[in-house]
Amino acid sequence: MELRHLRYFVAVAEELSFTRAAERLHIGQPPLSQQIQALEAEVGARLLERSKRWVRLTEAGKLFLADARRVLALSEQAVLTAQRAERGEAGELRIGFTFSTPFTPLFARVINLYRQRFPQVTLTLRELATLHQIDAIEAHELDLGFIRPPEVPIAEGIGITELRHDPLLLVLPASSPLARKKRVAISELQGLPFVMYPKNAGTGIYPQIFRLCRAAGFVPKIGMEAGEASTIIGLVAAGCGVSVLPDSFNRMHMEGVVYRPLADPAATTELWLAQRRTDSSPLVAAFIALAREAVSELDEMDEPSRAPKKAGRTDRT
Amino acid sequence: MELRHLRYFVAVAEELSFTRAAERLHIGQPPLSQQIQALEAEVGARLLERSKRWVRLTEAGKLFLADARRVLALSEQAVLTAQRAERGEAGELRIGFTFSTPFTPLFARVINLYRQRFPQVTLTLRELATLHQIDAIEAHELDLGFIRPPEVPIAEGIGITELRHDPLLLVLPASSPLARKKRVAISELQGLPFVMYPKNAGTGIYPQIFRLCRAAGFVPKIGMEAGEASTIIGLVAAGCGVSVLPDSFNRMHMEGVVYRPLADPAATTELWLAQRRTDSSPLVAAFIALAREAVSELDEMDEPSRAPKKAGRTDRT
DNA sequence: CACCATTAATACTTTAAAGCGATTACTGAA
DNA sequence: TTCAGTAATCGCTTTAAAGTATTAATGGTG
Repeated sequence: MELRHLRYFVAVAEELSFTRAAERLHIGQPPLSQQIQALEAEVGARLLERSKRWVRLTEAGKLFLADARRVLALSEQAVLTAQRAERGEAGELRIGFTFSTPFTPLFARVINLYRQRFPQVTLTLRELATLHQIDAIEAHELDLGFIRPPEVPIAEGIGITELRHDPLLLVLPASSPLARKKRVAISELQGLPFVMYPKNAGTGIYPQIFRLCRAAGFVPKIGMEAGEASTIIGLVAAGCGVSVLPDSFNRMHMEGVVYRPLADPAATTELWLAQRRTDSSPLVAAFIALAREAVSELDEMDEPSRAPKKAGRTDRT
Repeated sequence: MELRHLRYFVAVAEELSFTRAAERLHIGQPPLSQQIQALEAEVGARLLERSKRWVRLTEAGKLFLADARRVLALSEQAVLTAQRAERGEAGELRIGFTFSTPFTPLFARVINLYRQRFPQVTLTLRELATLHQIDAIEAHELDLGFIRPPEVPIAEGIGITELRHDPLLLVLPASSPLARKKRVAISELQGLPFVMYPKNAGTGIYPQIFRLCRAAGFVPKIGMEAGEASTIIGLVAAGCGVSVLPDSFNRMHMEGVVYRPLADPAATTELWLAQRRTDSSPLVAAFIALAREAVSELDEMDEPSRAPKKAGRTDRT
């Protein structure tokens, strides 16, 4: 049985005439008769009752007509859906992000924009550390990843789009003498206890702080560890020490805590968007385009005068 | 486009190899390649990504695969329906039910009554979780479904008939100190391990237990998961924890297990009958009428004095 | 009542396209 | 570098769908 049979049958059932149906289908009447006969033989049921003068649907034919119409409609729908997907308007995108990403306004903006513009695309979000994301993207378990620059060189098959370039913020108790300064040099932190993510959490910020401190000539003293940003900030408020977080966390206000920029120009963190280099999916392309759009949009809004620290959308592909 | 194209595409998508798919289809590999190319040209979308080494589905291909399967299934269904009509059978009702339904006396009663009264109607029964049933009904893969209230709002096109309103039962090891009480409050379950259906099984009872516990001020501790009621009861008997099941399971006796009602008045579960709202089939209408009949019949039998907990056959259509 | 117009089915021919076998081109692994 | 495995391409054969001509039956009309 082929769709052709169903199309022919529906035509005959609607016209209740082989001749008129054949005209509508732009074929001759004899082949139509034959095809309908073949259909009935294959279905194993008489669908049409014919005399030399008229054609009528049998009970089986009525039921089959309804089903045939549904099959045809569904098959057309399937084509349309596939075309939408081809244009990047439908499908699924699996996107990874690091723990710190949800706090960047950019992230929320991009996700929302994308949801709005491509409502037929299912977005699946998964929190994963940078290195795990890269593995998952290569294994086709993720399509895109919001990541931070890893310590190790990135795999060959992964393409990167730099999105933002944010300063690192020092998180201080308001009572600290350093809170009176506008910006703080890293060397001034010598001896202070640090509140950090656990070492094995896989976050890029832990080794980065170590590097910065070492460059300033000392080893940071780890005072406490916490697995969540809000906990870290709370511990700082409680006077347990200082911490360093990406700029995006400055929206998390808390009594007794102040944020100060670090003087060191190397004290920045980048937000990258990773993808398979060979991935030709229009969904992915559209997402990246949108992310860039959102970057420049937020850059302009942010502070057009003060020359915002942005990554300039450089591609490393 | 013909069904042949869909059959071929599904084969390739399942085998992810033209060669193997061709073998399965009993045709040569070259014509298969050609047909797939023709299909892609007609659909206007690339469905398969091929290298010389492997074949992979594109995003469009994934969506098209799902639709193609549905088209093929529906076309086969159409043939069966027509054949049944040809044999003079009045039709077919495809009815879904949740794992817990067969234990309700109501269910057995309705099915038997219907079989008796409409012997020419073929009843096809399928066990499916509530949410899957709703999808299947919308996709015309089921006509009716015995379901439990889902967490999420129910789809627009689905009509509901409330049948029963049963208490939830606590399943306890007979050795438990709680087994000495006549009824148990949910708060007394704090700290006990729960034996539950897997979270993603789609059953409504999982989130309901969570809600009840949260209302009682604690988070349930999941001790073990099992996909079958008998297994769950077995695990309870083995002392692995407690569980909560619909009242209807009290017929399943097992050594070392006792059932106790829960004190919380919110600890009830409803049995609903779902249908397509647009479904005008007289078979469906007759079934629903019969179900209501059976409800009031059982209500009277049950305990006319003690005011049985029933749903009063309210319609939410 | 005979004749005609209309309709679906049949017989046969033509044509389109599905399928086949042989081969090529490319890829990744040994 | 070679080899095995894979999808695409080419030329040809076979299948079956569509076309043409005709027939058989039916109901209406003069």
